[in-house]
This record gives sequence, structure tokens and C-alpha cells, in this order.
Amino acid sequence: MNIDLLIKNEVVNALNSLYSAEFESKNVQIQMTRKEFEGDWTVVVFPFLKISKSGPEQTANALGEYLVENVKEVLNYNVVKGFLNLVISDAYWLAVLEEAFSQANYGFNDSVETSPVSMVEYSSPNTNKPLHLGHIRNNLLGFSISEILKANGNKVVKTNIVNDRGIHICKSMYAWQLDGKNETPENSGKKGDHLVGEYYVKFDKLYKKEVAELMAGGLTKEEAEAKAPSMQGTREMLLKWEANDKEVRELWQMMNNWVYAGFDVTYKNLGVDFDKIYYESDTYTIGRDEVLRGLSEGLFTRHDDNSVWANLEADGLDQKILLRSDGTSVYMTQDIGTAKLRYQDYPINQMVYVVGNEQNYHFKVLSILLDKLGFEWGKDLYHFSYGMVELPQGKMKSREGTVVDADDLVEGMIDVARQTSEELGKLDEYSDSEKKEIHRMIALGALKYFILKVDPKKTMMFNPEESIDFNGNTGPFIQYTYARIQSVLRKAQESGLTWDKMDADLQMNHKELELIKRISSFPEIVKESGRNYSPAIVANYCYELVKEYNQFYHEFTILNETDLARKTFRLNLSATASKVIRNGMALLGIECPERM
RNA sequence: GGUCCUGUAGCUUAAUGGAUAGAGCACCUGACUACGGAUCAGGAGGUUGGGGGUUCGAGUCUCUCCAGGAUCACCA
Repeated sequence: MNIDLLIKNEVVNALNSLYSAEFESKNVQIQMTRKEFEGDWTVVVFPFLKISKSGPEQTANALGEYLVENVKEVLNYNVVKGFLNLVISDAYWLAVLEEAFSQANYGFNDSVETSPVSMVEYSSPNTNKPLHLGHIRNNLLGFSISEILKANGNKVVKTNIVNDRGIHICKSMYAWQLDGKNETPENSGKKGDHLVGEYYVKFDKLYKKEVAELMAGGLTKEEAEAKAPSMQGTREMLLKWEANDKEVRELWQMMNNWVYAGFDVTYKNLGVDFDKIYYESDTYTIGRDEVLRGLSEGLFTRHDDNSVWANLEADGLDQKILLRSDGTSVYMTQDIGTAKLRYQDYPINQMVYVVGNEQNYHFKVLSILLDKLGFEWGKDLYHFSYGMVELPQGKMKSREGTVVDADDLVEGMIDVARQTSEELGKLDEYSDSEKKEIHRMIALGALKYFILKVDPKKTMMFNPEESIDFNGNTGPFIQYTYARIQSVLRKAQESGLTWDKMDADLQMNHKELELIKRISSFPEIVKESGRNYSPAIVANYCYELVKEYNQFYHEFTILNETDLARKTFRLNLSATASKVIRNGMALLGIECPERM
């Protein structure tokens, strides 16, 4: 049994025996003892004062006596204010370390047939422009939370809904047709998504120019926007698309394929993937039927102009349109349809949407609507809402050209990783392709860690220069420590040392004990991270562990230790620490190179 | 204006209602015969936006004010 559960149960027994009082073990508050105090686990005794009818110190002392007397793992105790610090035996901690060392996937649970199924939707790009920094946060969070849910024993289906149709897609199609001169990714050497993105920008420029000219001719802004030839052409194109016009559909297909090829490269570079991709062009009509059903059941109302609305004022929200007066779907309607389809395709227990916090309202409404429509999973959908990414010079605005392109960013990071690595010259004996792979791992480690270490729900500041700093609380610092441990382990192995057996009588010193305690809390960290949907918890844990290890590393020699039992123990400790670091980083989608 | 989110050192940030608010960057002082120094030890830097409330105990819960952001489309 875990020591924390054991302590909780024994505290309940103690309360029963000392004061003949019932107390629920889950309400016993315990925590790891702070470093500045003596002890390993701390019981908070304030909640027991009503039961004991005495002061905190008295109560704590009575409990301490009982625990030392009756629990063999508890060696000793001390009381500071209302906190009862328990000293746990070295034998217990040694057993913990041995168990952690022997388990290949320490802290992970394998999913089985009966595991709950979580579907995680993330990325969800538009096919009219390349991915940018905001998408990177989305992709990294989506991938990482999927891994964390898996580690907590869930079966996970990673999904992506591609927004591949609509007026905004037609804009880049229109501009390409008008002025594209048959430019393709092949004949221009441009990445497909970037190429299409350029035409989207060209459209915007053309449109603005036309509007300005029309306004100079005396039209109001609204009139000008409606009459601009480019906008009219785009509208026409959308109508043709919906009417299945062969030429428009072929153009659409061709340009979207360029974009998909480009996205595939970006996803591969980021190391994210999907189990199932949905395309909006396939699903956008499904929600309509559900809305019409809701209408016939009296859940929604039809206005005089034929549009269909949901009245959510009883839920404290507004009126929400579900079908336009021309009968076509809006965003909300499509999401209803997509959700229905997904539940038909998979036995989903929980749906997780990784979508920015600017859509908090949307998902609140979606949840209520699905619930009203009779889907029991509606109210349980989880909107994994994350904050925006801001830059030192302010917000990213695509129109002002202040976006950070995902591909450019990754490439730039790799470049800096290469420069730094070459200055240090530790990889000189490796081949170019090996070096390249390691530089890639470091660059992505830096980027991913920088983004994932921040609480997802907070708006974060991304400073490109600072993210490439490889000191302090950064991915490369953690990767470096891992690589250094591997080096020590390699050297030990070369000299014929094995470290799978430890001496049971070993007396642990303070630094060794701290490190074991840190390692042993990994499974609980993974659970907490899953409960709170926060990869940041795992990220910060990895950093704490690495700091702890570095202090240990500098205080003691490992290979030059003359006492064989101590050497074996420290190698064991190092090997286990590196295993936990690697597993923790894997939950963030970060690889740890064996050397760097 | 309604609703929701955020406010912690100069900057980037951490803290299941628990002990003296913890790190990193930058700044200052030390340690390189190092098993990988991309390191380690130490210093300085805080009225957790302001004020009230609940509690044995509040950065955390609550009320209010201030500041910033998001959202309230027949856009997605």
C-alpha cells in the first residue's frame, strides 16, 4: 500500500482509539514535509481539534505517539505548530526506489478493453493559411493532454476537424484564379500552405483597394464592401461550390491538397499526429437534421424570416441562431453535427475540445444545446480552454503581419540549437545526420517545454529570444541532465558495474532521500496533471526533479565512490531518475537524446 | 452595458485553503584535476492590483473597487 494511504488510514485508527471518534480517511490532510523541517510526511492536525477537544500541539503529540507505537514505517515524529512531521524508515524508501527502478513504465497505466474512451479534438486549422504560434500552443497542449490521459489509463482518440470550406476558403481560391498564373508548390518551390496563404493575403489587399476606390466614388462603407467585385466573385464561387460546380470543386480540391501536404510537414516537425481526421465539408450538413428535429420537438423556434433560434435566456444566456434564413448551417450547427457523428463512430465516454478561450461562450452554449437535444454526453463535454500567446511587441495580428509562422519558428530554433551545440563541440565525433537529429530534438524540446510549462488557461508571453535560452527552467536543461546521466551509466556499464541490487542496510543521507521522495511522487503528479488538464504540472515536476538531481550530482561522486554498496545505490538512483525524466518529458511530447 | 477570464520580484513564471509566497532570466559574490561546467553554492530583489469578509490559517474562497483581455454576428 502507498505510504500516504497507509498514514491516512492509521490516523483514522488513531483518532478512533484515542478519542473514539469517526473520521473519513479521505479528509485527512497530509503532504510531503517541507525541506526545512525534519521528517518525510506531514499530517495537518487542525481539522482534528474539534474531536480531540485540546490544543494543536497536544493533539499532534498524541497522534505521533500512537503512530510511532503502531506503524512500523513510522520511525519518529516531531511537532511544529499544528503540523505533525513523521519520519519514515529508510527501508521503506529503499523499497520505493527498488520498485520504481524495476518498473519499465513507472507512473504509467496501460489502457485495457474496459478503459474509458476520451476523444481529444485539437489543432482544427483553416485551409486558407499556414499554422502560426497560436496553433503551436494548441497542438502541443492537445498532444500532451492526450498522452497524459493515456498515462492515466484512458483510451484516447486524437482527432482533428479541418475547416476546409466556406467564404474564407473561397477568398484564396478567387485570388489564385485571378492572378495566380498557374503557380503551384511544385513550380514555385513554395510550401503548399504558405502558397495558399499568400493568395489569401493578396485577396485581402485587393478587396481593401476596391473598397477604398468605391468609397472615394461616394459609396458608404457597407455599400462598398458589398459591391466590391472581389467579394462578389467570392460569393459567387461559394454558391458554385455548394452547387457542386465541377470547375470550382476541382480548384478547391487542388488547393486544399496543397495545404494538406504543407500541414503534414508542419505536424511531422512538431511531432503531433491524429487517429481520425474529420473534414467540415463532409460534416457541415449533419447538424441541420438535429436542429430540425429539435424544432419539431419544440426546443427551438422559427422566426418570420425562416431562421431558427434557440432561446437560452433561462440558462442565463442569449438567443442563439442555429439556421440562417436561407436554411444553411452556422458554426454551432456544424459542431452539433460533428459531435453526433463522432459518438456514432466511437464509444466515447468523454469529449475534450482543445480550443482557445475566446470560444468559452461557444462551448457553454454547445454543451447546453446538446443536452437539450437529448444527448446525455452533452453536459459532460470538456472545453480545454487555453489562453492566447502574446509577443513582446504586442498581440499577433495576421493583418498587421505580426504573426509568428510555425515553420519559420521551428527552423529558427533548430538553427540556434545547432550553433550552440557546435560552440560546445560535444558532438564532433558524430555524423551530420546524427547531429541534425539531436539539434532537432533540442530545438523542439526548447519550444515545447517553454510553451507547456505555463498554466494552459493563462495568456502567455512568448519571447522568441528567451525561449532559445538553454539555461534555467528550460527543456534543454532537462534534456542535458538526462544525457549526462546516460553518460555516467554508460561509463559504469563499460567498467562492468551492475546496479540492479542494492544493500538493504544502507543509511541514506539527506540529498539521496530527497531525490527518492521526489521520484516517488511521479505517479501522483501524472494523476494530478490529468485531473487538472495541465501538462504544466508535469513540466514543472520534471524541472524540480532535475534541479534536485543536479544538486545530488554535485555533492557526491558516483563513479569514483569507493564504497561499492554506495556506488551501486547512487547508480540505481541515477538510473531511476533518468527513467522518470524521460517518461515525464514523453508526456509533453519531448524526446530526450542519449547525448547532446 | 451584460457575461466570463486574468492581475504574484525589473522580466518570464510556480504554489490540492496550510508552515518563512518557490524558481528561472537579468544583476552581484564565490567554486572548474568536471564521473559531461549547457553546472553548482551564495547575495540582493515581494504590502501576491487596492480595500473589506469567511477561516485556527487566504495568492487561493467571498464581496467591492481598479487595471488589462475575451465574448455577446444570418463569421468560423
